[in-house]
Amino acid sequence: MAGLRERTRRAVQAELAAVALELFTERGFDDVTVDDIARAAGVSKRSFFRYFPAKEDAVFDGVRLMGDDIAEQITGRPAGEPAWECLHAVLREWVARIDAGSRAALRVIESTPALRARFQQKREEARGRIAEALAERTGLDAFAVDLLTSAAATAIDCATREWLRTGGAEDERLKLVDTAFDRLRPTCAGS
Amino acid sequence: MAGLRERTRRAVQAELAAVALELFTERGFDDVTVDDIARAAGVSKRSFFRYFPAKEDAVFDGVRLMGDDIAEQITGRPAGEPAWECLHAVLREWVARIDAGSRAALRVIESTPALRARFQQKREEARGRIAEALAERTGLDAFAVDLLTSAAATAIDCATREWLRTGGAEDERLKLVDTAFDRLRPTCAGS
DNA sequence: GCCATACATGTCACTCGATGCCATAAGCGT
DNA sequence: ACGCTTATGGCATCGAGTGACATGTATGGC
Repeated sequence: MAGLRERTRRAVQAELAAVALELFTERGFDDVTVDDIARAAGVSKRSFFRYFPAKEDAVFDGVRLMGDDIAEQITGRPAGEPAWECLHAVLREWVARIDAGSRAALRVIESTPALRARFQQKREEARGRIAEALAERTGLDAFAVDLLTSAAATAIDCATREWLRTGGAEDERLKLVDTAFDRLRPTCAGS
Repeated sequence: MAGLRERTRRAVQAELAAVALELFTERGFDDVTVDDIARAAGVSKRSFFRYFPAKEDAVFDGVRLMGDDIAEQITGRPAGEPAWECLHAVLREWVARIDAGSRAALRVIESTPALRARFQQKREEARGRIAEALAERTGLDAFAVDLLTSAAATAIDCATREWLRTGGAEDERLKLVDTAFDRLRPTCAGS
């Protein structure tokens, strides 16, 4: 079972992330020091760094770990499904499930260049894992799954940006994702 | 004409960037302090930051400013050319012209996560400017040029990764770029 | 050539993120 | 209750980055 140790650790970590997110939302990422967060949560600055390797990671704690989650769903899709439809279906559902907690974190990330950069980087790692899962499922070569997963990521990005440009109505979002996936479908192999 | 002031400034900046690149290549980005660079170039740490806003920027100085350069070439393409072919032609040529100086800088960037993240970010800004130029030239809407330029960036990325995976022979590179552009061509609008 | 001005540089001091070390307190299994 | 692991706080330190101040040096007007 989950020992007390592990549970309290999780609780403190979540508390720190929550406090941090609140302060970041209020004053902006750069205008909040680690000391501020630690004091507000009732621990020392030193302890903060025992829960998060860096200040930035307190923000990413609130965002779903996309990689393994999605890779797992990929492997669970119906056998005959073409790769592009598979990615479309899984990612479409993933977009549909962005909870309110993640929303606040994403807003902070969006408004801080340094965080945006790191976020992209983490997403790129996730894409790598997804590409692996897709390769295993479909038997396509590395180049093909790279093209497919990269195109899928691009589709989500473009859809999101267009969504923001056009106001951001909730029911428009999935339609834009569908449109982007439709227009960006890679040709030839495994389509 | 270019005053003496401006010229010496440029010279010192280039010298700092060169010294920095050398040290980074030798010992890795993280194992070189700004003090090291400054001393090696014969200036104070404070002066280093008068030439570069951050340590990272000493690396990016060696890489061509892609944005405006490419955007300019976009606007100079033959009038009737479809958007995708236009991007393909301009970026193909850009890939072909990566000089040896940039090569060293790119290697340092590639081997340092923090630099990779910032590099992606700068490239995203460049993509924005290119998208603007493309919109002006073709009259396409923001969503369409976003899809096109993002897909083009994806094509370059995938081609580069495949190129690295398969050994990195110089004459293979452009062929992979062509293949990636071929497979990732967005459908419908302005193709 | 002389002088006032703008600009470049160096030094010092400081903030903040991040890490190592050590002493201490709290939990854990036996 | 006894050792053992683990969490914590405090302290010192490093490195990136910034602000303030003083000094030197090129520039432009006379």
